[in-house]
Order: sequence, then C-alpha cells, then structure tokens
Amino acid sequence: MLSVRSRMKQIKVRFAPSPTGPLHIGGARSALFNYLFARKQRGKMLLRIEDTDLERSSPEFEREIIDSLSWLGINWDEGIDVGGDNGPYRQTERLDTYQRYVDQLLRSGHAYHCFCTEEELARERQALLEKGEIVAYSGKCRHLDPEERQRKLRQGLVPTVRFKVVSGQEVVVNDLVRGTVTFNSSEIGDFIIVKSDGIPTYNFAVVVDDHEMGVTHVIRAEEHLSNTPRQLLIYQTLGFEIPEFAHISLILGKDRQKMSKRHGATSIMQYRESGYLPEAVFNFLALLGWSPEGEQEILGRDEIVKQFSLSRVAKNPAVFDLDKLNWLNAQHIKRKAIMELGEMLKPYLKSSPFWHSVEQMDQATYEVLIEAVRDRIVRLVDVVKEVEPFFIRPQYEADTLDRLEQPEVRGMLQGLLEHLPDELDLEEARSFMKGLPKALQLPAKQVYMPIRLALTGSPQGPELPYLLVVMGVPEVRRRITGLI
RNA sequence: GGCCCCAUGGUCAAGUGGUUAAGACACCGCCCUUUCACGGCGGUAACUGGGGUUCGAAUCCCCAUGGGGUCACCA
Repeated sequence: MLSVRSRMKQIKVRFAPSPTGPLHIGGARSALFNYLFARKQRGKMLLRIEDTDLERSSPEFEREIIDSLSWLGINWDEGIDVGGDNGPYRQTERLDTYQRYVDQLLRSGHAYHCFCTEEELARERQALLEKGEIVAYSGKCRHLDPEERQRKLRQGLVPTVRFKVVSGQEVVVNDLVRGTVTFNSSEIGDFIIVKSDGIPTYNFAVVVDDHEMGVTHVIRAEEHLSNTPRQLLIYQTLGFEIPEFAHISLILGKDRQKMSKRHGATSIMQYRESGYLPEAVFNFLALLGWSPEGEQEILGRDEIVKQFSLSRVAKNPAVFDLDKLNWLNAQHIKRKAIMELGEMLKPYLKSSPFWHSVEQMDQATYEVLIEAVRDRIVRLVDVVKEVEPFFIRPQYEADTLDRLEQPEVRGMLQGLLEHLPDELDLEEARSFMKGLPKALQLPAKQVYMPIRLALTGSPQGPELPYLLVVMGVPEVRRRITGLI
C-alpha cells in the first residue's frame, strides 16, 4: 500500500556509512533494504559518507565500502562517486552547512556552549550510573552568563555546543516496521551537537543532511532507534519536515550477541574473497529479516526487488546462519553456465599449484573440468581441493596398495589399458566406462572402484569419465602402468 | 540499573481470531548412483510462562520471564 506521501512525491532513501571499518554484514543488510525499497518504489537511493569521526575514518575504508556495495550489486543514483545536486556527500566537506544551522540554534537559544571537560562528564555519568539514576547531562553550562562565557573563551577553553532539550515532553517515533514508539524527553538531557574540534556529531549532522538532501525514508538498523527522539527534537526546532523511519532489527551471531569481529568473517570482502557469489550474499541478506510471499527462496536480484515490501520485514533480530549461506551459494553456483563459472574460477585456480596444468588445457577440456566440479563446490575457493585429484599423482595408502596389488585387480587394469582408446571426449569416455565391465567380463563392482583407486588413490571423487577426459589418456596410462 | 525493542522447531521463517501450525537450512533415514557429492522422497523438531478478552486464541490486552539494543566530544 502506498502512503499518500509516496504517491505524491518520489521517495528517496540513503545509506550513510562511516568509513571507520570495512562494510560488514549488518551494514550491507541496511544498504540492501534501502536499495530494495528504492528500486521497488522507483525512487532514488543516495550514498553519503559520515566521516565526522576524524580519528577512525579513512579513505581506504571508504573505498572498501564502496567496492563492497558495488560488488553486491547495490548501486545508487546520487552521492559519492556519482555526484548529484545536493553535494558534497562527505560530511567533513559540509561543515559550513552545519555551521549555519548551529548559528541559528545558538541565536535562537536552542543551543549553548558547554565548557565541561570530558573527565568531568565521565565522572558525573559514572556517579549517575551508580546511583541508578537517569544518565543525562546535568545542564551545568546551560545558564552560564555571557560574561562568564566570554572569559572562558578568552582563557582559550574550547567549548562544545549542546542542544537544549526541554524535559517532560513526549517524543513519538512513528516507525514503519515498529509502529509507534514513545520516549520521554526527560530521559535525554542536553546533548552535544558540535564537538570541541568543531565537527558536528552524528545526531546533528544526520538530521541536517537528510533534510538538505531531501531524504524521505530513513531505513537503518535498530540500534539507532533510541537516537531517533534526539533527532526528532532537532527536526522540530529547525522546522524540518520529518521523514518516515524504518528501524530494521539487528543481525546476531551464534551467541545471539550483535555481530562483531569475534564471530568470524563479518566483512563483505571476506566473503567475496572466499568465493561467495554476490547474488548469493544478496539473496541471503534479503532473507534475513524479510521473507517473500511464495515459497521460493532461491531468488535473483530482480526477483527480490520485484517482491520486496517493508511490510514483510520482521521485527525480531535474526541469527546469522552460515549453513544457509553456504547452501544458497552452492545453489547459485549450480545455476551458473559452465563458461561463466569457468571464468569466475580462474582466479582461484591461478593461485593454486595446478595452474600450470590448467593453463595448458584446451577450452573443451577445461569446460569438462568445470562441469565435473560445479555441483561439488560450496564456495569458489573449494575448486582448488576439488580439482586436486585431476592433477596430483596419488599417494596410495598401504591398504589401498594391498588392494591394487591383488592379481585379479592387476589383470583388470591390464585389460583396461588394452581396451583404452588413444583419445576420448566426454561422451566417448562415458560409453567406454559403461561398456568396460562387459568387455572385461567382470562385475561392475570389481571394475570401477579399483580404477578410481588406481587413478586417484581415494575411494571418493569426481565421476570416472571426467577423470579420464581431464587427465588425458596418456596420463591415465602412466598412472596405471606405474602400478602393474 | 533507567529507557526502548523483540519473543513460533537448533537456525531463518509463514501465519494478522477458527489451519492436521507452512516452507527452507541443519540433522536423521530411504531411493538414485560405478564412489563421494548433487538430486528425489520421507522423518525428528516449535507457538516462553501465567492471567485475562472471546463461543473460540500462536494471533488481541496485562503481568512475569528471557533475549537484544541504547544510555559518548562513536556513528
């Protein structure tokens, strides 16, 4: 159902990461839901960089985040890298804009300078926490007289700017996924909107930017829900139109705690590197907190966009399940065309010890190799171990050797060598193997497993015809001759 | 601790007052198969508890419990 607003006005959402680390699972999911909503509603998506934490922000992380998003197939219409009419899109480049609004708030008495030191504040906070009282700023500098203020400034003290919060008022967040959430301003206390380094804080900058950039829907993680009343207060006193909010639940680790580094791979790049397909990660993330109407869960990007709706977004947090990601990834791999998959696998093979052999193959043989492993790999990186039996001369276990040394096995292998043509394509290899027991006048059981053992040293692995074709008849002969 | 959010199998989840409470992953079994894998079929397994409301609650309300988030000159 469309709200009146979205019928009248094109919707605009944003993803606004801090470049203080790589893009992680949770951030990617927030970006994804924004993207899905924008595309489904035929609205716009913008990307803004919130780099007001000078200490921890870096251009490298910014780059990595952008690359991660692009890799996932999430793109945007406005913002970093693509430009637009509401730039700049990096908060540290928008300081003059914030300053204008800070001046306005200072002039109208809605904000004031605060000279409290961090140590002082930490002490007060600690005391309040211990007494079990509401942890909020005391308002000590709220009524500093102008002379006192001037004196402190002359002393060289650098103030922060605090936003004046009138206590005792109800602040209502109207949330698209959570409904009506009510807070009381008494629990908030005057909060800092400009740090002593002159840089605005998140709660202030986000409001100014979302307003200036025309954002209509703020879709973000639930951890921001308790920040929302602060932001609402700013919207109100600055007279900005309030956007729609949608706070999506968090992604938790196996221990039900918020996902963090100690839960293993949490950055999108790590998944990319170990060979997860972007469409699989996209699919998986979409299924975490959202569900399609039908029963089909293996979905492409377009299909997910087509079906997406905020009304089907769950309120409860979701535990990240690697098993399911793995399954989805295998499913998406299985659906790849041989040629395309072959190209995707090359980087992994290049860094394997077998690249030399792979490189020498003709295209047809390479495709047989890919076909042989396609249904066997969960991540692209698995190709390296799956491909091993084709290229590594087997190291036979003692009992395997015992078995291969049985006279009847040696006889069978001898027979195989006699019947083996000099060249085979996959079809020929299949019918050759199929006809072999009859040609040797032996039961299938006594034929196939010994051959497998002779060729690979292992009782399990790819189908024999694949082995024959990819190894090539000369190599097959060499391995068997070595045994008899 | 205050405030806020959440609560269906181990996990993801469907479900919006009347269902034998879907489906998927994982797990187990069977089948397919020259092995493993893939695939097919089947199985184990859930409404946190207690009060209401109602002819009737997984669905609505309250309380309890549990889990999570947040209380920064981080975002």
